[in-house]
Amino acid sequence: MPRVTLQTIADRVGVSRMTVSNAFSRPDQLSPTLRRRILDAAQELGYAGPDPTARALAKGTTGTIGILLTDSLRYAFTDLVAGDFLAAIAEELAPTGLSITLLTSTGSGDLIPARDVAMDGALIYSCDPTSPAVAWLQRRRLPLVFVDQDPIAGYPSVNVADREGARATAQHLLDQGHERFAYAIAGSHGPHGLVTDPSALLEGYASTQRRLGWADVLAPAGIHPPTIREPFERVDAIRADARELLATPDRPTAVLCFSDVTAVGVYQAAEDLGLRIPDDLSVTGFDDGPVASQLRPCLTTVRQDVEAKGRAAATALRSALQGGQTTATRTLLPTTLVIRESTGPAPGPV
Amino acid sequence: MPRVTLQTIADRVGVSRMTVSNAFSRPDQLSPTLRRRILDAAQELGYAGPDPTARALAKGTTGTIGILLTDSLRYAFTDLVAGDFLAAIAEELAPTGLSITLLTSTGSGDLIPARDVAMDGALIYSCDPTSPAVAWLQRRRLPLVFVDQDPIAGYPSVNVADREGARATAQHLLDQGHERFAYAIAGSHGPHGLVTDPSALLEGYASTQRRLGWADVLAPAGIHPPTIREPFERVDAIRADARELLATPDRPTAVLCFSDVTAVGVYQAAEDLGLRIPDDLSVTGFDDGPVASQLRPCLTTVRQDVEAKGRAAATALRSALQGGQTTATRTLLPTTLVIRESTGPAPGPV
DNA sequence: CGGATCTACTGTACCGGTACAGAGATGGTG
DNA sequence: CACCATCTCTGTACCGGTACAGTAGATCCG
Repeated sequence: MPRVTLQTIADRVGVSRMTVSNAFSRPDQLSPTLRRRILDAAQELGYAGPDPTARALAKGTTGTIGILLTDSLRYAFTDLVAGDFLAAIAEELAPTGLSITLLTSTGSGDLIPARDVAMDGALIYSCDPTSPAVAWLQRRRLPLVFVDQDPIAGYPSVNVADREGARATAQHLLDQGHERFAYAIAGSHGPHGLVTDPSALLEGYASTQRRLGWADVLAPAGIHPPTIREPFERVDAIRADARELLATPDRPTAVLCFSDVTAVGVYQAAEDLGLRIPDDLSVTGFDDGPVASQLRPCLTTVRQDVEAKGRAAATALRSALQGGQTTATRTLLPTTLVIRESTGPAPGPV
Repeated sequence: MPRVTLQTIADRVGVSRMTVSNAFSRPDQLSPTLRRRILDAAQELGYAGPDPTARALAKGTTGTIGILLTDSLRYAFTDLVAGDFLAAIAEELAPTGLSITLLTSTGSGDLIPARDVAMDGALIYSCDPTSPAVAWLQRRRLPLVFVDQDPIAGYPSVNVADREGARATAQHLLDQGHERFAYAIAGSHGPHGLVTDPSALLEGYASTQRRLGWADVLAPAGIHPPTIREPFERVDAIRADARELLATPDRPTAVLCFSDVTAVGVYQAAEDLGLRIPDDLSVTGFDDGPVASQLRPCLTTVRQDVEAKGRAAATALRSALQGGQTTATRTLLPTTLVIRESTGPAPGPV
């Protein structure tokens, strides 16, 4: 059975193909009665409407935008902070009817999503800016918005004040008299475990900014904390590293964590060692996601408004799609320190 | 500046358009040296490779599959069980290079994703089978796989043994001497709060199956528990409902919950009322997601292998895409009761 | 040395729509 | 009644690729 196309219907009804097209796409271009007849014939023939691909080619728009995510999509679906961000985008985009296609940086095989998937534009979320996927998207001259990345000239970007937020946590702990610190960072590429040479770290934007923020405050005080570092999802690895670090005699009294989830690993290590938070150990997180208030004691952390970030990103992309030749705007969302129960004065000498 | 197409490059190099196409898509069809010249010219002209839309039209495949989700995408990104399922799909699909487009059932405006987005096939996950979106996908004669839904003739499906799992929980509690039960269900459509007439419930597949499973065991014992019911994300509403229900003198001693997350609300209500789990109250969940083992006491629940479900769904769709006209297979994954600490013997009369 | 096979490239006909200019018919107007 | 505007509908030329059947020349082979 040959496929049903506009022509099939046109022949059946005895009109031109163009008129059938109009019946579906521009109802005001033909009389209601004829349109009715055409639609009925289409119904009868089992026509599902103009083929999206053909339409996309002819019109030049697909009705789809891409979201380029770091490595695995697992992160997008599993991390609650990323999830909230993506959910906000989806909700902001819903009224426009645009759909979302998830793109991975790593094109396995000869299919490279960033190069081979049809889309009208893309959001690039916390990716390695030198990745081939990003290059492909740029090459295609698609409207792009960069989120949680170093802004790139000519493209709109959305960021949060990571560095400022990180400074606030460090300052808060310094004010409480802490002198022995540690950093706990999540990051996929580069060395893992206890890292002594910070220059060896190959980090994403957020990691870098937050670490810089901590250092802004601590370095002037002559403090250069050791760093533990594991992949995002490896809370257990953070736990093990932290346990090792906290078992030393001159252990840190304050651990600055890259995220709330990272802090979970440190909490566990503290529990393993019988250290009380915040009496023996102060811990800070970042993001103020759901876990921050679920942890006991509640986590002192830096709040960023992920929903707002998502909405801003979606809005920026939408206006870029409309050819809004307004100069690429750079959005910077504020962060605020949320002091809860996981931080306190440095423990006095025993 | 006119757009760079195959023709642009063909003119530049002095070959036919077809040869340029071959240079990109069928390298074995031309001499390496000419191919090199063509690729160089393309590079120089800033050509990003064959236009995905045009290619899709000509080849008849898009390299994208859709996933149709209930209402909001928020659920997909926020619920950990759904997230694990989707992540497994993504990982199973990654080697094939297929990308994932997220589709909402509710087409707002005149753009209906299920009708207007180009794709090679779709996964339908826990949707209302009568929704227009499902009808559109069928109309388009796309390869489809139904997951967590009533199987539809002619289409492959993947399900878990919801009903059997639910039976196991009810039986487990019955064996422990419980006589006063309650159900706690999550569901978006239909009545909320305390529901007395179970026939009034407009439920999804999973809700229905699980409730039927409970009833399979309890009804023969003459037990017809009251039901509380709130939307998926409204843990707070479950908490409020449960508190009300558990405050009555002849309160239930066992609450059967639709999911682990629903159980969280019941845990909170118990804490609010000073009821101890499992001494005063037994609670069961469903899914055995991350929260089940995070809750204190650890939750007795029904384990389903969401990862396996995701892999099975992806595999089924992939084989459907390859025109595998093998009769539509119906996959049923097992569930197992995981007894932890949230269930115990019925409290004796005080 | 004639014919078969291969390699490297080309020409044409699609894929299934939409844009846009125009052609009749219709109707209102001065 | 001539004239112009409006309403419907049509024809053609794309959109940017790919499939497939050639063709011309080089190579092989007995």
